[in-house]
Amino acid sequence: MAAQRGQRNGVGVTPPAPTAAEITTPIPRVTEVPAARERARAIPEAAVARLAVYLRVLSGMQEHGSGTVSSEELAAAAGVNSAKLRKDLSYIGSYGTRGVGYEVAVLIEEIERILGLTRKHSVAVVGIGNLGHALANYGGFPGRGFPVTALFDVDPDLVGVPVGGLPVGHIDDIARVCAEREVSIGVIATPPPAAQAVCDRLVSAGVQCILNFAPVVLQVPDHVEVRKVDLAVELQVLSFHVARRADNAAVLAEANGRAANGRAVDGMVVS
Amino acid sequence: MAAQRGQRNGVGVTPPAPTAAEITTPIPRVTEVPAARERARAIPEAAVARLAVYLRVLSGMQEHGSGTVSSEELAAAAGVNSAKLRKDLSYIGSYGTRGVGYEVAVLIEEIERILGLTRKHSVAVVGIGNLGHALANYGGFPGRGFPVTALFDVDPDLVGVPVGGLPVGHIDDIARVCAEREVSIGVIATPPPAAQAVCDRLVSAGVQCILNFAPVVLQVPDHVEVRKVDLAVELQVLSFHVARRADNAAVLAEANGRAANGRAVDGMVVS
DNA sequence: CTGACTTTGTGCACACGTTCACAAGCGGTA
DNA sequence: TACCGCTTGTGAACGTGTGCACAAAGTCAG
Repeated sequence: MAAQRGQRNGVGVTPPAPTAAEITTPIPRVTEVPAARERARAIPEAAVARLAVYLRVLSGMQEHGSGTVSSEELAAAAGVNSAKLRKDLSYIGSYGTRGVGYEVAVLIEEIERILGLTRKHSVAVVGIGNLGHALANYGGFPGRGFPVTALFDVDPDLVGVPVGGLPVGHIDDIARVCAEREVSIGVIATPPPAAQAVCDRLVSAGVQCILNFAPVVLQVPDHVEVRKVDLAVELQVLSFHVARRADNAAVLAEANGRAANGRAVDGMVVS
Repeated sequence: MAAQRGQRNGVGVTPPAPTAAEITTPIPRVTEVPAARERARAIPEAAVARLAVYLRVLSGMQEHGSGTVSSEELAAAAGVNSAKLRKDLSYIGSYGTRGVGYEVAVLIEEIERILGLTRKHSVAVVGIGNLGHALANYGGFPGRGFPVTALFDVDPDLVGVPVGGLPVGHIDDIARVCAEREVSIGVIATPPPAAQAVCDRLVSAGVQCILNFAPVVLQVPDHVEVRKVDLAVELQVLSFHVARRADNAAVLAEANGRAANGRAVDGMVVS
């Protein structure tokens, strides 16, 4: 991350003495050449996702007029514990003031920089069914720096029809249109059977990041990043918790009913 | 998990000699009462999500006519490595045959049982905007045992209008309707400001599992399970990867250009 | 029945992520 | 200036999840 910082914030932001932190982190990996890559990768995926959450909470605070926050406050608002929050923030640098807290504006700027939100990322949505419609009309995307600049479908009846103010293009034009409009993120909202083919087209059109809503495991080359949102899986995980809860209730009830004294359940299982 | 199995598969399926596996797992936890709970919880969240994926792949294989799969095949189709797959399956029991593989039908049955899919889970969707419409019309839910049985919105113009064959109810009726229709999963697709209030209503209506699409951190009591799907976060994580890639390319290019011999980049950073 | 071959199930080591606890550092106050 | 209280930043312990590698256990051929 030191390398990143060195690359881009040449002016402004008062670079705050990058001293001890740098030395301690990736040195143990001795005699390894791609140390520069290590550094950029040094921020855990889970932390990245949380940074996005912090960013939204901070935006809300800024609109509300807060100038500074403590890790405790911010953590509460984001639904995590404060130690984790501080560690997450430490991955991107030391922008807090001890005894005071963090300046909201500074944090927002830094998180946006790390997440690459200083530049806009054009989004293409492929598959204009129910979900595709919803995505095309969703205000949260352009509002956060992700303008939807292209829509595609196979259905000839849909091609040319404007959805969310943007005419639907035909799937065969993916390569050309994506190149023209510099699409950097492709969203797949097609039926499952079409997903892999669409994915291949996006990849060969140069799109390197894909958000996949189709319940399919996509095969992509190494340099392409895929994130999957699977509604059925989410529901099934919830279903598991319902079942677990029911089972626990049953087991506990049985245990209580059977013998009120000590570890009866344990004994039962072992025998 | 032994307790679970004991509870419900009394008939059929030829219970395959639960011997050594049982003994090795939770014994180290000495003299602890809630061992029964431990067992049900013993299956990691990450594994549960993957089980849902395996289930879908298996369903596809069954339709395709496959009778058995090896861990290698199934793992490839699900996009994980075979060791992880076997470990995941071992959490639910030993249903494979060494030297042969797993019987597709058996695995499907067992995974469905563990995920609690033997019983239907009614779903209520709150917030019939773009996304709510899409969810109400989404065929993947009822097809997988999650019938959408109630829709709600605040907008009086929407109340009574049928969406996806189901009339929209008013938010004030959540408690009554959810109880009537035995809703076990609530889906929140409202604008952010309304989400917490809707959540509170669902909880007080007895709903214990919530799938939240609103970009808000919900506050719920301990016994309620929340899963969050946040499209903005997904995009921002992708954006981070775009930025990281760009940075790496820049750093590596610089490193190569500056000095072809050894760790020039490291030196630069430390000094 | 034996032996060769295949694939599962899992002990073990490792890596990653989370949490704790505390020194370091800053602002305010006397 | 010296002290005090507060909050950050982070080493270190811990727990969880992942991947390897192999023994156990089955099938099949001869």
